[in-house]
Amino acid sequence: MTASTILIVDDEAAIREMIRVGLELAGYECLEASNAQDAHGIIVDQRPDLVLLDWMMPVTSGLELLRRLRRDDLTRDLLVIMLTAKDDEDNRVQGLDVGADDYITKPFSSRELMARIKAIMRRSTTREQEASIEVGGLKLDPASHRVFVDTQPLDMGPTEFKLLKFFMTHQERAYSRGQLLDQVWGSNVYVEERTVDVHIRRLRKALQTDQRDCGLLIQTVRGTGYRFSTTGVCA
Amino acid sequence: MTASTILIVDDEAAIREMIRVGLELAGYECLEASNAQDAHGIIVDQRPDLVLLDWMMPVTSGLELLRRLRRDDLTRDLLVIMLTAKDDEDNRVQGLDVGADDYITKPFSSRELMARIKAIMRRSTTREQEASIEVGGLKLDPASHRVFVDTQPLDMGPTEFKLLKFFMTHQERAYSRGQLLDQVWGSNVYVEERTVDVHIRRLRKALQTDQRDCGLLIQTVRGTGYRFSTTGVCA
DNA sequence: GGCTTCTGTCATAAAATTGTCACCAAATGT
DNA sequence: ACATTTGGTGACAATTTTATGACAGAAGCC
Repeated sequence: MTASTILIVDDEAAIREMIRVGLELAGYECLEASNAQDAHGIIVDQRPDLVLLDWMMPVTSGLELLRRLRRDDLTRDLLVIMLTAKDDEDNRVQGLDVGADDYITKPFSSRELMARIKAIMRRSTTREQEASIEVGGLKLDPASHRVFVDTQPLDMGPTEFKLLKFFMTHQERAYSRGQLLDQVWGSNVYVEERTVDVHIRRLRKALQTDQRDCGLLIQTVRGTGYRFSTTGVCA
Repeated sequence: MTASTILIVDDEAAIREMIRVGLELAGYECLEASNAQDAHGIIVDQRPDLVLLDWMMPVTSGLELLRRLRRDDLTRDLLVIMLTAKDDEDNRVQGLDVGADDYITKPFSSRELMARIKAIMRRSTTREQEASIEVGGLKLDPASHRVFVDTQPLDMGPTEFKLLKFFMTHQERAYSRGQLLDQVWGSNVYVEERTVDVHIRRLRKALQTDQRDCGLLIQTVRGTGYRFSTTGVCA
């Protein structure tokens, strides 16, 4: 479980607990703003993935901060987990009403915390759904994670799928092997550039059917890299 | 307030109270069954709109009866209000967990009882019946809680049923193990993601008959998760 | 309380994917 | 034409991912 930034609002103990548990925090902050407006400002600056919001804040009301977060476009999509000191049903309901994604009752077990965070972050990835891309006789559907050539499903490995998806969303443009590694493999892996060649080959092969050869859509740009283009429609 | 039938379980005083209050009972019954099974049978016969379930029953446990009611398709949708003698938090939580619609602490005022009943019955109008889903030779009927392959009933565990139901209502789309855990198990449980694999296996096996193998409808999406798709019709 | 079924987790087997190489083919340059 | 560079291909061993059988504890059932 990794979260690029987690912002802890007014709860040092929670921070310690999370670190102990092994949650990988790229950064965190313990808010000590004197009012909801300041707190909101800090959150906007930090751009965390997740906010643990203590209901019982010393100065300002957690409820007001939550409302403010939900009102602002910049912070509207933030995942907010509310911490309630006791099993206070009223606060809980009120909080969920205003738009908290979840709540945890203190004291909470680290297992529970982790489970909730995981669940919340999983859920967030489900929110958006990508449209399927279609070009020539080729159709790529991100939802079902499949590729068709004229309604016939194709078979390919995960890397080939990602590669094709990248190409289809970046048509008519040449990419070097290095760029492809960055975009498809990720910028922090080290693999030989020639590896790209092999996967291009595999993708091309996967794009062949008895009727058509859509592998032709992937053109090699000698001395540079590869390009996905429709100017050579799959034969 | 009218209820065609109200069934009182093991609480004469409550009946008297309700009648005194003016609740229009089209009929009522005071259960004196010696065990949960008999009680369940009587309830099935009576088809009441509402069950007032006393937690402290002399012979059988109210909890078990409640569970039984929720498990049986015939009684699953019944409105159940739990009566707890004292403000017993544990029982209350346990009861709501198993699926009571509400609870009332004894002694209760007639006003409160009426209010709860009203609220509950309002809520109930929202409940709708689910239609059975059919795809390929597979038919899933939520009402009877059963699955057929060409009229032949299949046998599977509760989790497998829920999993299949989710898949059949979300076809042609890949889901990660985490998403499945959220959707089928619930977002607040923490189990290993590998557990999904095992249940997928069990479901696939359950979907096999001598004639067909509908387990093929569940496809694995390597590196991602699973997908329910008809493009590979059960052989 | 005894008995059966269901569940989650492991350990292990099986299968698919991946990154590299070595080697061949095509293109480029002189 | 020859030498050199760049891309295409098949093979392969390591690694990762999934499938499967076994099992103990939990939950349900009579």
